Amino acid sequence: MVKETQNLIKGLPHKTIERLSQYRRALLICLEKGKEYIFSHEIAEIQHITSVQVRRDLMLIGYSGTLRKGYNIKELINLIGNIIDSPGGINVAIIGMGNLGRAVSKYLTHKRQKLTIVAGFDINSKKIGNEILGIPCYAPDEMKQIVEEKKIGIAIITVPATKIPETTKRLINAGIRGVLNFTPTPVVVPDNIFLEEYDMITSLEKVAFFVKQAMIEEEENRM
Amino acid sequence: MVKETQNLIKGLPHKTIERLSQYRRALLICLEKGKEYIFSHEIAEIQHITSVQVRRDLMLIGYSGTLRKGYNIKELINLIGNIIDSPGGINVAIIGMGNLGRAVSKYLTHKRQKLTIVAGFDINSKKIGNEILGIPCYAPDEMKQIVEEKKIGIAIITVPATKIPETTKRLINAGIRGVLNFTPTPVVVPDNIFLEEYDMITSLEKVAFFVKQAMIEEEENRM
DNA sequence: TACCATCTGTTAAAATATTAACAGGGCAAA
DNA sequence: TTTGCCCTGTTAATATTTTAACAGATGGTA
Ligand SMILES: NC(=O)c1ccc[n+]([C@@H]2O[C@H](COP(=O)([O-])OP(=O)(O)OC[C@H]3O[C@@H](n4cnc5c(N)ncnc54)[C@H](O)[C@@H]3O)[C@@H](O)[C@H]2O)c1
Ligand SMILES: NC(=O)c1ccc[n+]([C@@H]2O[C@H](COP(=O)([O-])OP(=O)(O)OC[C@H]3O[C@@H](n4cnc5c(N)ncnc54)[C@H](O)[C@@H]3O)[C@@H](O)[C@H]2O)c1
Repeated sequence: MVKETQNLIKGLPHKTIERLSQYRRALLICLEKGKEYIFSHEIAEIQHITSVQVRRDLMLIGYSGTLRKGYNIKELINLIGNIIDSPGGINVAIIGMGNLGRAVSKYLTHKRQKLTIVAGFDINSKKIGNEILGIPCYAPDEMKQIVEEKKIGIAIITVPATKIPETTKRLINAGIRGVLNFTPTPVVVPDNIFLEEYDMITSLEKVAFFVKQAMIEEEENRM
Repeated sequence: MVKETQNLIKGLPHKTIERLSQYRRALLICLEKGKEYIFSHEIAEIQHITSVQVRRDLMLIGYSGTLRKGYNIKELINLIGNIIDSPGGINVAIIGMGNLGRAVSKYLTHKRQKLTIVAGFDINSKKIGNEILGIPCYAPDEMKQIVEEKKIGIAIITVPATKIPETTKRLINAGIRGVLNFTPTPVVVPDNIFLEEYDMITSLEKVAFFVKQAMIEEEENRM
């Protein structure tokens, strides 16, 4: 990729990155259906956002559509791939092959060519040394070695919350580059490791709050 | 709750709501450890944010701490509860008791007093009529009836992506108030239903993007 | 007592993110 | 070929969110 393009990409807003990932998924589905071109307002409708936002995002990545025809789906998919994906792909490990870890493994396997789950880690001796859902499983102590050997760049954390400190320590020591934490306990990593945390209960409580508010407002309007 | 407080709460930013949920969880852990008061900078550190942000959020909900002592943990937990929780609680249903649906069920059960999973829905005839992880399981066609009977307010969607249209239709018809969608396919619901969508692949691709960027920058710095 | 360090609460400023507004181009129908 | 419509691309305006700055209060300390 040319230097200029790389400069464009560098300052991309986090929100735009998230939306690009979502655009791509929507586009892949459209492509499968045999669609060749798509309008910004069509993408917008799928994603519940405005067409302006779509056009703005695409402007930011320097992609131009064809007037009156819209955007070439295949081209756009490739461009988003150039931005998000690493050319050689990135290998991923799941830390904690419990209920969530297994569900995630199953879900992610073969979903994205450029992201491959190549290892799981667990303390359960029945799991260590065996494959779970086709993924070889290792002991946490082997982490540094396996991460290096298999060139693992990203870890998804699904261990019990109490195991976060030791798990974090091992991941840092192993030289991991990015972490996605599904545990409700925030993890602490140095700046050079990219960290994304997601907590289901926060989402659920957010929904609960707005449902409550809607009910209160209805109540008020009735009076 | 007095009208005045309700007005304060009404315009609370989405981001503040999310953080309040997270503060509460952190506070509950502190309380368990026997801590009575906490400083804004302590909360901030746990959540990887700044203490200003914490104080600002607490200002928005009208809570005042004690100078030099910080915030009373028990009081704050209760206040956040008043804001987020509905007095009578809200019942929740899981739509699609597969890998993710079961993992979520297990995770959420007994995590929050005010949010109770009271039903699961699935098309698998082996599941219908039985309990899964203590949760009674019903056929999708029974949704309207069960939602009314059990006063279910929120649905968590974990069905295969292809089943989103029919599932959405049933949920709307059943009079659901809030939806948390874990499927990668965006759902379409009327405005009066609060919708939150979370997509794991987006999170993972976001991590992948920033890991890639960090590697490119390292590369550049070496030159 | 006077001073210092520390923490809260709030206002002001800055940074991000979204939306509005509109110029410009191309196709199609009249 | 002219008019109108419907797209894109971009700049300007607005809204939201975060951060900075600082006044005020309290308690410890010299
Ligand atoms: N289940 C869910 O849907 C869900 C949702 C959101 C968050 N979470 C969080 O994800 C985590 C896992 O949840 P779960 O339901 O899969 O629990 P689980 O008990 O089924 O799985 C945890 C797994 O981690 C393994 N483990 C324990 N210590 C370890 C260590 N030090 N290193 C590596 N592996 C270790 C255990 O052997 C087990 O297999 C929890 O922190 C939970 O809060 C779960
Ligand atoms: N597994 C994960 O970790 C994960 C992560 C993120 C998102 N997702 C998404 O969650 C969804 C479920 O994933 P999964 O791994 O649990 O799949 P799964 O196949 O294990 O579970 C799906 C369940 O839904 C049931 N079902 C099918 N049609 C239904 C209908 N019309 N009404 C009610 N139930 C119905 C099926 O019988 C099955 O039990 C998928 O859309 C997937 O994309 C999964």
